[in-house]
Amino acid sequence: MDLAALRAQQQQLASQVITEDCGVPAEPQLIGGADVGFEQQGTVTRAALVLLSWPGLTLVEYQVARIPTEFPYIPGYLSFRECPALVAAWEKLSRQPDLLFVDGQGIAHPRQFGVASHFGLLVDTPTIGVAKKRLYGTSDSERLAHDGVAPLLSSERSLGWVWRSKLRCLPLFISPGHRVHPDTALAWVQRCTRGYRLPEPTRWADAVASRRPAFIRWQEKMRQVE
DNA sequence: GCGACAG
DNA sequence: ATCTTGTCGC
Repeated sequence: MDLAALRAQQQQLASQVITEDCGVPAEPQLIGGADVGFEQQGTVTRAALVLLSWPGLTLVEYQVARIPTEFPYIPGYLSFRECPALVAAWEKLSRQPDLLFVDGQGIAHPRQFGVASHFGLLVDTPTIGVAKKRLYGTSDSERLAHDGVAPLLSSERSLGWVWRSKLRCLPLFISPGHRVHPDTALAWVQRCTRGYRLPEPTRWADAVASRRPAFIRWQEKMRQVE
């Protein structure tokens, strides 16, 4: 693979990313979550897309896509590894979310083009990046300790937020993916967090992608309703 | 040259 | 990301 070419591609696509609210409804019908997991020493990529109701935030639909992994993990180039599987899962959905949470960075990226921005652009949907670790940008640790939230900054611009979503837990790194303003991104992540470190759309996407017990139980419960 | 480094 | 044992706090 040619990383220089991919870098140029990121820079070109990043210029199309919108970081103002564009089509984000005040009261969405559905909020989505997206996450990826791997199987068999990483030879298979498994992407999960979930749809949650609003404001109840209950799981109403999920779709999973499994495809061969064709790209290695390289920090800064995650979207090239994950987007193909995410698009495949997206195409299986019976309907689309009004707002989508993606596991990873949005514009908090060396070229302002993390996986949440890349996927948001591909499906032309408002997306928010919710990452568990920092990739790019700096924040004031004292302000985080004092307020529980601090801006995530680069020398050029505001990238998003570092937010301690739960006491005695490591903070989340929240940034706009596409068609969402930084303030709106933080507000929706906060509104969708219900007592756990991760917001519900991300928790469910992770549960499905990694086949957590919570998801297995949900499947069993639904099997009886059928 | 050295450290940092989403998932 | 994934694997895996023990430990800690609510």
